Amino acid sequence: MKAANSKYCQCLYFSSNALARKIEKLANDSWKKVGLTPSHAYLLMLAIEEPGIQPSVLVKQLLLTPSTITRLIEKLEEKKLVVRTTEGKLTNVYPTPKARALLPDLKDCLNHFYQNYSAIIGKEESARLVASMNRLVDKLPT
Amino acid sequence: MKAANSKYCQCLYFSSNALARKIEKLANDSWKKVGLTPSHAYLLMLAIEEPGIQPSVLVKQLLLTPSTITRLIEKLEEKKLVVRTTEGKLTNVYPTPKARALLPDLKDCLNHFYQNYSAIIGKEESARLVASMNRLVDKLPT
DNA sequence: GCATTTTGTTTGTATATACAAATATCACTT
DNA sequence: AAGTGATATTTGTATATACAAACAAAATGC
Repeated sequence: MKAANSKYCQCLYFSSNALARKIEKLANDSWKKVGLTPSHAYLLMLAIEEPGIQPSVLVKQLLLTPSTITRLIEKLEEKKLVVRTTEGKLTNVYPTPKARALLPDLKDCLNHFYQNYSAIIGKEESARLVASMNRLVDKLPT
Repeated sequence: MKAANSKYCQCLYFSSNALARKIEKLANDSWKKVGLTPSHAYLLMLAIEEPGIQPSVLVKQLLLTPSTITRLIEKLEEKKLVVRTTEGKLTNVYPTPKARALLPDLKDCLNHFYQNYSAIIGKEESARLVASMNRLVDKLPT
């Protein structure tokens, strides 16, 4: 059924969740090549760009909760893509050489994903939509 | 951090998920009064409006997978808000009197949620955003 | 300098959702 | 009428995320 025909299509909860689920599926496909979920991949790319990045910074960048960030890092550690060091109450996350070697593939996935959804909905419309969604995210309480 | 400052703020995956998570939180608050999550509440309202509604119809209305619909119904059954009857391969979902008695409260929650986010982002902007999100949902593959 | 509060991170637990497979029923074709 | 494919639903399992609490370390106030 088209969202426009759903009983609750005018509800922001319904629309935003339906959209996020569909986009997530699309993104999962794009990142399947590197065997990561989009969230793991984004976190990893941040760690590669800024080695030693701290969970608290990742929380702010990815707009996820601290516990979720910890869980994401754990999984990347299992996959030998990052290592964690602790000094005092702070933790630093460093990419491994394996992760650095993966960077081109990660960028390919990002690009593939972008090309994919751009082809479906158009670059202008998606850019506009992303902009209004971000504006809304910023207005909503944390 | 503002979404606009995040490294991946221009990515549809990031924006749509961040938005959905924040909206979900807002919605959870609104529906806390009836002790249901928004998904359960929407399903229940559909069952009240159309007694005997089948899971396959709920799948199309809510844009969720069949297994998720089954799980949502199970929980509503535990809470004695719906009953399921099976004839052949079809299942019918009926609201209980308890659910019918709850309907005004459900509508209050829906309204509370709407007022809540409208106050934050404005009725026009939210309406526009919902419209473009729905358009996108319809364009994306199932 | 000690007590209290704040901050950063992790852990235990819960939940919503999905995928894949199982199951059961129905429809259709010959 | 029997077999085959399609459809509806459920079940087993996995996963991403969150909340609340625990914990450790740092900062602050007196």
